[in-house]
Amino acid sequence: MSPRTNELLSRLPEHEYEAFAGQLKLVFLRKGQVLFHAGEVPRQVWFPTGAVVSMMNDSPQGDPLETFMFGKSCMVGVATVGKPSFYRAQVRTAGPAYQLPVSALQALRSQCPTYFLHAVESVNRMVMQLSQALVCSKHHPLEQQLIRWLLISLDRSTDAQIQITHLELSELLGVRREAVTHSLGNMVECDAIALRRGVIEVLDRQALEAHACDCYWTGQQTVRPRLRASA
Amino acid sequence: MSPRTNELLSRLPEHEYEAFAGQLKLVFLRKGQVLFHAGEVPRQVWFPTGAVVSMMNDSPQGDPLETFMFGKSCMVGVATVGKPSFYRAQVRTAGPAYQLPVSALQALRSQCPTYFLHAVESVNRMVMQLSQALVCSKHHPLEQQLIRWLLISLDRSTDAQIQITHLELSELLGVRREAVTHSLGNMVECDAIALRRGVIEVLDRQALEAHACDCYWTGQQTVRPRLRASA
DNA sequence: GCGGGTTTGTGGGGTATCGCACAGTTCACG
DNA sequence: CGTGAACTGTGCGATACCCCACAAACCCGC
Repeated sequence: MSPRTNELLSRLPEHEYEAFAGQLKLVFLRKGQVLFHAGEVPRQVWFPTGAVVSMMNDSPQGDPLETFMFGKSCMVGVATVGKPSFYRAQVRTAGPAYQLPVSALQALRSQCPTYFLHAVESVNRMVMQLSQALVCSKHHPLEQQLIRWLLISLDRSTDAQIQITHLELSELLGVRREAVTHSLGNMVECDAIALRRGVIEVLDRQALEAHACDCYWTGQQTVRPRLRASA
Repeated sequence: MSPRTNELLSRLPEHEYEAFAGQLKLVFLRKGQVLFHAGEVPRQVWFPTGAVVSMMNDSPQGDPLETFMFGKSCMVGVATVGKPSFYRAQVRTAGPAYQLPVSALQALRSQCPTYFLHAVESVNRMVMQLSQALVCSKHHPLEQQLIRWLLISLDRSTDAQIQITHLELSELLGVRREAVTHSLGNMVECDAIALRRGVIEVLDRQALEAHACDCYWTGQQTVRPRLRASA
């Protein structure tokens, strides 16, 4: 899988891409692998092409929560170089990614203005998504939060099969496992998804989109498809 | 109040500050004033010195929520120039701020590397605080979320008197008004705060800090004071 | 000083959620 | 193919929360 499967890299002009290409190293990320812990200063950044990496925040009392998902449209790593990370980067879906030392990224700063422009934009999208997640978790029923998670998960990934158990998912979202089971059950009834042990398969993305709250579209690069007027 | 009351401006080397100073315009922000709506492309940025500005996200169904508070350590405005804002910037606490056209800010880019370095750091702190807010709202009781809000509010402001009604506060946090009344009542019993109509006065900041969850310190520039061992 | 409207404090009844428990199912591994 | 652990589906009582209502307190303007 070419580095250009990653959208940040794919949108670079040729000469900037060349500057990156030589130094990228292909690695395969395993499920559960921790790229860096909270408090550590990351030495590398990652451009996922197939892998999905969670941004995990834990309060010291435990209770980790997934606050963001990095995927093929993102770079996993640091905005501010040399500072300890406040989150743990943990692989959610195994897959390939391209690795680059932070020092190399710094060295590219002057030659690659387009890249750093896109990087700022992607941090901006991150802020959008985080704040909308707050709105969603406060005001919207679990079902819509789940749909939002599923859709984002699809966007980040390359596959309609999502490898996750209800328990894991409930912990990521900070809700009860039984509630997740129940909500997913509803979606199965609508033939929107199919369930197997440890796997959620999305069968009908459009059906999910139709039931999603607008929170999903905030922070997306596309806008919500117009629905046909209901009268 | 000098522009340097704003911490972003105060930490600039002299020659960079000079570049800003001439173009800053002092304005007084009134409570409730909307600096820009969601969807608008902001023309100005603001450096609050006394004012506090809320980042308000609303789902189209209504239900606005405060997802961030801008104050004397922040710049209110845009990370990505020319793009419509996804949030509404609304004045929470009236006070002075310095205004700068976005175009002027852009023009300063090349001369003021330190400034833009600090700007990236402050966006980073924003991401930290947003994600920790998610954790807090999922796992911690309302009382701690309130404490967190009060402490952040103090940090952003210059005054221990916070002008807000229980109803407003409940809407910002997305919780019930009665619950806010109740929790604040508890804090009064501990002599941590005093209540007047439409005003919350913080009497004992340390007492609040002692009861705060660690979420508050994530995204702060200081760390939690060590507590004396309890045995 | 005196309305009048807003804010605050408090109660109660209905309901959704939580926490737990357990049975059925599926998959991994031997 | 068999066994066991993990995962999924379901039920139930207890709890906490939500919504509504209302009274008391307060403050602003006149």
